[in-house]
Amino acid sequence: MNGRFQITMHILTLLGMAGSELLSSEYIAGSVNTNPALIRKELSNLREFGLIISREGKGGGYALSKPAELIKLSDVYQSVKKEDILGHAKNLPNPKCTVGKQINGHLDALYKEAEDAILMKLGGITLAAFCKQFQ
Amino acid sequence: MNGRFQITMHILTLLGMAGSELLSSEYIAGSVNTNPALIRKELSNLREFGLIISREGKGGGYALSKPAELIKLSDVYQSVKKEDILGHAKNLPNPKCTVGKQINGHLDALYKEAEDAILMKLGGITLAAFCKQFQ
DNA sequence: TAAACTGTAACAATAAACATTACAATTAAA
DNA sequence: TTTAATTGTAATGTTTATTGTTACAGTTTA
Repeated sequence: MNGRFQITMHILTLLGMAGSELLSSEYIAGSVNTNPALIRKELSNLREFGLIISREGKGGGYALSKPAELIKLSDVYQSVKKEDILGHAKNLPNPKCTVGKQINGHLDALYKEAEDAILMKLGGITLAAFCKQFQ
Repeated sequence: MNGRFQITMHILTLLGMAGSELLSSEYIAGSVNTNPALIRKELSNLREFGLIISREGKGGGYALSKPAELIKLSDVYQSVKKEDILGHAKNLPNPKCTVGKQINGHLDALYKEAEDAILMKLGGITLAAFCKQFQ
């Protein structure tokens, strides 16, 4: 979650402010201050989720697939998210213990509630609103 | 965050169900299925936050410092948390770029909002309520 | 004094995250 | 039609974070 959300938001902010102009992965990497290949990896992911489009070849690059007004930050969150925020149950508690055998189920339910709260909050913010903060 | 919240909730659930009886780190480790030293590390942290008490020496162990009704899951969350959920800004964006130089500030503000949403949700659940789910 | 504990530091092992290199495929334009 | 700029992606290396382990000093009870 961590760094990927940060980089992804950075990318989308740049694209949101660039309008229909195509930005190259190298340009974006310059602003993020990292490697173009890493940026392209995130852009690939964003394309899978339908948030951006890309054009290959000379003069190619990336742009949002739709107006920034129509992109909610909850969409961004979900495009990046793989695991639950609070961390999905990794441990294998003792199944012979009353608590051990039930805890993961109850924790998963709790994580889901917490995540819903975040999605609700992020769902109320558009990429356009986020971009507007930058002068 | 990840595994620590899980283990911590497991520990507190056991303590919550044990009432005033002291539980040893070895017993808890048996339910969590891990090493007693690791459990003691988390218990140390919980003690710092005033959520549990411990007694050294033979017959010693751990118990909640107050009734489970008075412990909110947001307290647990905060005792375990070190960084922001969505991940605090690690990257060092290019300060020469309009977006690069401002993005971390705006992201931090966003993280705070998201976290507040989680705290609100977790603040409405007591450890007692969580424990009650276990038969 | 012995036994059963906690407290904590130091270290080792494992896993996850992040960065880099490389190159094939694509496109535009000279 | 060749060259240059660019995406797409795999493979790999590097670093950092997490997790687990061992060890032992300090504490308390009996």
